[in-house]
Amino acid sequence: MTEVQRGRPRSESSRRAILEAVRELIADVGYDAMTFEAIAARAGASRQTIYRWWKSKASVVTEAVVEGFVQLPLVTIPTTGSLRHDLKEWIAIAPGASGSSSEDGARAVQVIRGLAAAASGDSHDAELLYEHLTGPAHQALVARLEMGKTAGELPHRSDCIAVADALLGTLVFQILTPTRSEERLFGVVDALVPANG
Amino acid sequence: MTEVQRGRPRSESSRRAILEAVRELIADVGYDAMTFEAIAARAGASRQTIYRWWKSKASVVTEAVVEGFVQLPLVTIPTTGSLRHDLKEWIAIAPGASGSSSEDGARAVQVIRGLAAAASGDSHDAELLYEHLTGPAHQALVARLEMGKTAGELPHRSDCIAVADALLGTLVFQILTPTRSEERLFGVVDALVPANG
DNA sequence: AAGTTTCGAGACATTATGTCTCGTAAATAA
DNA sequence: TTATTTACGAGACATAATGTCTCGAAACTT
Repeated sequence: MTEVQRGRPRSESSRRAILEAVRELIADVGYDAMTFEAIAARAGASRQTIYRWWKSKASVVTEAVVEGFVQLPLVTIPTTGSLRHDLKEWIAIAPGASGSSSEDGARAVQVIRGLAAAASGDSHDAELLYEHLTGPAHQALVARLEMGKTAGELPHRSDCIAVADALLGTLVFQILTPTRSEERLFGVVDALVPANG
Repeated sequence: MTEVQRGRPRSESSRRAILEAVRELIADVGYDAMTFEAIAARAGASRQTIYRWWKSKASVVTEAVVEGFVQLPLVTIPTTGSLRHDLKEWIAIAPGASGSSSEDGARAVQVIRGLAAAASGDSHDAELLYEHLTGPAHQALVARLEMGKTAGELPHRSDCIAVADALLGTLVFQILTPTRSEERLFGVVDALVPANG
């Protein structure tokens, strides 16, 4: 199956340096301004080396995400209070929220928008991107919702996956949108999680 | 206030031709491939004429949207059956749904992704874009939800705006995402609209 | 030692951007 | 009418990024 490699092997340090450069640049200058030249320059690599292993900017970004160089701070959901309260805490912590540091928040928002831009091109990359980025957050949400269901805060017939879809979808949409409003997101939580239980 | 114009007035036909070209190109080739040169060529105008009146590609696209040259087919919501049923019909008709023509659907999806890309740049353009694109759809949703509330299909304490936020946000997120699944969107409807009423 | 493949560096043609000039067209002002 | 002012299409121009190519050196296999 796997042919024995002949000749000089691929440089792992160069590969790592390129993915590191992507991680830094997508936060510093954004996706559009992150050119192949800029990546190569920051990584101390040659442009040709990038072209040799990746076919597009989106594919480099995708690998940086899949390899864990780029991550989103969405996976941590509190379990300290009621389901409603914890979900609202989660929203307040989310990138772009007025509560979080405007510095980090703005960078995270730029990353998310950049990843959305990368995903809008190739559909294969898009699948991997969303799987590795929103996947963990989605799983964490489902887990927290199941906890709430066990505690009787959610009807036992509720579809936790659907509720997680709605929460995550609305949140990301509002991050991509300039109309980000915590209050309206709180309203979505209230609409999805009954007051009585 | 308004000074009397001296010299040759701005050509309205040229302006319209440019916005028409944007409408065609954003569906034909997408946002990225829609260059200033391509717009000028299709509009039969000079590149300089575009640069004279718009400062960026996003601003041309924004004006095309604001002036109604580019529209989304999301505003029509059936009122023929139950609230749940009608909302699912609406989702099935939405762009990118497997039910709609794959030809038109793919074009509409490309338009939406292009507009998201345009909005990711300037925040002022983004505000106008989302206001004119999702605004009407949002209003139509709220209206349909209010109808359902009157009919007792929605608790009278429900926040129709929040429910509309969740529905539209989830839908657009799934359009931007390769994981578009009607079934999961139907689950979101079920989670937001109680079975009993 | 010979052969193979990658490396960084950079040349090269192509394409899009944004600014500029040119001659012409269409309006107002004298 | 004539001069002035502004917009127009066309295209030149410098800049920047893309993607392909070549080069000599490095690293590994046989």
